[in-house]
Amino acid sequence: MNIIEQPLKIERQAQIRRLAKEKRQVTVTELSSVFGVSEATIRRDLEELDGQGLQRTHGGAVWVEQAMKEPPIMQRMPEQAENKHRIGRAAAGLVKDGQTIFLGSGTTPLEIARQLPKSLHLTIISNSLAVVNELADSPNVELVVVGGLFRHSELSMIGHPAEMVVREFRADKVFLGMRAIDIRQGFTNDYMPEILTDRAILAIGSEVIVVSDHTKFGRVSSVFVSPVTAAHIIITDSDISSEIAGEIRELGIRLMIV
Amino acid sequence: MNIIEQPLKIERQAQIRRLAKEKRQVTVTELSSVFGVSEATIRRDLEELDGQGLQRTHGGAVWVEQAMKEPPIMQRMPEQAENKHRIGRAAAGLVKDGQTIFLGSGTTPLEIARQLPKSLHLTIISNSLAVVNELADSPNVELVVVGGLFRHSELSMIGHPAEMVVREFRADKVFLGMRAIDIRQGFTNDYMPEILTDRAILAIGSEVIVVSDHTKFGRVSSVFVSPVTAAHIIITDSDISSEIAGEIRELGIRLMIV
DNA sequence: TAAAATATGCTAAAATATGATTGATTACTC
DNA sequence: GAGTAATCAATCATATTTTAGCATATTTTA
Repeated sequence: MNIIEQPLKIERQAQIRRLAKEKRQVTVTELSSVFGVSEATIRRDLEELDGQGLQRTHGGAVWVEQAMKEPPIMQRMPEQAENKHRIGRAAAGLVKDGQTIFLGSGTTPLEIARQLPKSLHLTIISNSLAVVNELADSPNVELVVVGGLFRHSELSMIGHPAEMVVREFRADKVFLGMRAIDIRQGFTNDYMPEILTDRAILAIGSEVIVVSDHTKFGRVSSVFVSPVTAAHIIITDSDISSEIAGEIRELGIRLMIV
Repeated sequence: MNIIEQPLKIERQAQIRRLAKEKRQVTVTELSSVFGVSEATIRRDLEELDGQGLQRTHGGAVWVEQAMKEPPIMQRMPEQAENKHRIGRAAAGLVKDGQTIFLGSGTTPLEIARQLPKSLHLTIISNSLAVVNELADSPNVELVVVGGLFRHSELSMIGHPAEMVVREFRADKVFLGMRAIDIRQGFTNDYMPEILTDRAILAIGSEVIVVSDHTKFGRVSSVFVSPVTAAHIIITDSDISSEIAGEIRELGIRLMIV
């Protein structure tokens, strides 16, 4: 008979998932001591949870997005992960309770979605399937999905239906990732059908915040989206060259380096 | 005859829910001693309460509602699973290569999405997040996401942005699940904001196919969507009463029983 | 009032959850 | 790349929990 009230199996597994999601990875030893059960039990738990967001590894398990196969956007997640994480946190810190914000497609806006405090009451508009999935179970979030043609590689919705929907809304803050940023050539993209959507998005924000790690600067891609001055704030990581940083600030754009 | 005043079954179950909500988890042993009834009775109670905020587990039950672990639509998946599976397969069989089809929200349309042959080249329009996730990695599918206000409980997009997008398209076949179907009262729904979306969807299909298991027939909900004759085909399972089946066929609707 | 349905308790067999042990596998270190 | 420590899967043992069937009591229905 149990003197101490132990969590039931299901509850323990739920907590393991929560822990894993939070910490990104968990070890068998650690979980065993946290829950006061044998390592064998933890192994069996992890085995059952395998595939439900968790992936079993030697010694423990890691949290993987329960998304689908491997769209390119998901493959890109690990690149610059640490920098994106910090950029996302800084961006999330700009969001105030009650605001309406737009989160674009790409890995960095997804990182923002993950780091928004659950307690904030927000209206969030997004054309990214990954963002929508991330926020689908957030009770305090009024979620507006921008429809349109689905782009498999980016898990994003684009095209004229997307633009129609976007134009129906206004956002206090618009967070967009950009693929290539150059002072003279502006923001550029490599996929033409997307730029009209991007422009429509830029137009609905009172404040436009571009989030991109340092590797995107000084690069030019094939299709022009907008001049750099369309952004009010740019958030990037500390590996950006001081030269480029200076030029951006000279344009009157607030540059946040995290 | 009871000397001691015991709570009636219903009251006891209500108290069990309250306790579970408060304590997050309850055990069979504990409840048995609290209420002074046998463990068998508690087990039967928990079995009945399973799914009503409580989740049964070995040794007791845990409270899940507030955690919103799975949206109601996902909790509904196991109901009538076998029938839905057969209905989904029959519906998928109607789809021809090259067609444009619309898949609505609900568990049965999701089942259709799962059973569509991967080899078909299709354009699929949907306002269901579950369907979109299911098809996100299908290379042969041109996927159109209907945006709009996100409804957490159904994982669906509704509202005027959804209608705007829907009206931009035409579909060879529209597959919709219906919550309540009655010959005289027509298709009815219990959520008002959704019916305008449903009507817009009905309007874009050359052929409207309603997929619902037998439990939905002879039921009337609070908001009128459309007359039953809006459907060209209705697919249901063999547990439908022959009386209702006859009435539907008299209306000139093709009824497929699987 | 009698019959049917429902609720409850009991028991024994079956299923489940867990912990311990052991030889095999994997990762790490020098 | 060999040696070592950590981790694992598989198996068994044990305790708890569940299921299923049946008996009894209570309530509802006809």
